[in-house]
Amino acid sequence: MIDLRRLRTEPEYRRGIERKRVRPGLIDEVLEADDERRRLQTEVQKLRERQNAASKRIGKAPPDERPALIEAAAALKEELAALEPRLAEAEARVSSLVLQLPNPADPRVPDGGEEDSVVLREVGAPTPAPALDHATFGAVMGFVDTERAAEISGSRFAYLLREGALLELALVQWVMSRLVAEGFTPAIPPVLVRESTMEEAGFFPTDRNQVYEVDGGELFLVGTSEVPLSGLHRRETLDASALPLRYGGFSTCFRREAGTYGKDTRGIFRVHQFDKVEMFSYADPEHSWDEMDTLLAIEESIVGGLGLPYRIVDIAAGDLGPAAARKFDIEVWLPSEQRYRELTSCSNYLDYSARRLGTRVRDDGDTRLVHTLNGTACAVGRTLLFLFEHYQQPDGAFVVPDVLRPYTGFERVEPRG
RNA sequence: GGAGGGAUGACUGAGCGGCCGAAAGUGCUCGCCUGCUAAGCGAGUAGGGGGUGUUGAGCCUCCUCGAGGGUUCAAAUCCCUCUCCCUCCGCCA
Repeated sequence: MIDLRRLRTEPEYRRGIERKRVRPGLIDEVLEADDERRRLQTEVQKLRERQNAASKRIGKAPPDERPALIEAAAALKEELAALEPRLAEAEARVSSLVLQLPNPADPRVPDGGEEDSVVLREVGAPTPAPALDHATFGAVMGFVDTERAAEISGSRFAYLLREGALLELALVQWVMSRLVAEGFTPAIPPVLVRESTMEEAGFFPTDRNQVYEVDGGELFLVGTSEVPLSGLHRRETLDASALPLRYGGFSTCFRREAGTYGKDTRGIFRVHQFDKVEMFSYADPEHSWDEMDTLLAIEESIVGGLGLPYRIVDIAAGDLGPAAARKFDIEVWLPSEQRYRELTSCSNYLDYSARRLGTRVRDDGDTRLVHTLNGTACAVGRTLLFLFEHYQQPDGAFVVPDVLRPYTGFERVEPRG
């Protein structure tokens, strides 16, 4: 949720929202509704002030004077009762409108949409296409079975089998141990959450159609462990000395992928269910941009540690999503497609999420909203598929990346099929 | 699933419908005292919104005692719903 006060007073703040391509007029609607709300609020508060004073007087008055005072106070009560519903209405209007406003883009963020994102740097060089693309290779080697998964669950599901399953576990182990070494608290959160949790995490109402509903709408399957991790300190005031507070969450992620018919239908590039290790940081507002650099550096060291060629993209304002003030994606070279595809993503939400969650920092008696950040440490399935192409040998074998060998127990899988 | 008990400030823990945003203690901050430390003495110490002012001094006010409704001139205190926690019974990993 945005800061209404800043929206009223800072042109730069408003500009950042406009750059996200919100519906023209929405900002003015919000401001008008907010004016109305504050006007009514002042009125109601003045009435309450009089009523509070009247009630106090009754308490102190001798019994014989009370009936007259009570009658007068009752009149005030009626006046209030007439006005309060109007205030409630105005408040409801403001909050439903304000939830539609995205977090302003940071001034450094490039203007425009998807095509306008800026490549910050490239590491490693593009490679030629392998004999088999990731989907074919995974199937031939028996690492992935999407056909049988389709029979029992539908399209966009997969079995990971044999070394494919072991590679997944190895990746998780390796990445988690990296995070622990960096001071992250390892976390395996619930993947079913309440509606209110989805709202506070900022995924509802915007992304509701991407989420699976369970138990008659009581619970929802998370699309990322960011959701339960962001709720971990709701309504809490953290001590500034404890920041940054970093969590490395491992969970299965569930996504409906509505509106992606026909896109990325091969293999496990885009599936309804996958496992992911996610980094989530609570940072001091003063240092959250440094924290973002830290998260990005960790992501790079993981992708780089696997020997994958990649580039870093500074996502343009129109493509940031509602919550991020700035976002860097790491795109990895996918040889079979001869182009870079997104593997990880790292965002600074500033106080946008914390405002709704009520998570604050206390620093010398001063309390402020924390900043929250998240970054993908490892989207396991998608990482595997990049490995299938980059570690496929000319003879059709698969070689395990060095860093994973301590966790797999094997170094090479001979050709099959 | 059945039966009870509970939720109060950073923490522990009082609280008769009005004198309670809230006793007391702990912790923390400042000051005094004191070779050092500890102890002692004094003072201060919740959050959020709005207005005004300044620009991060202040002043006024509203809201908040798990959440949301209700009763009342007045609710931490009474009633209802929900959430969570604890104990017991049953059931099941």
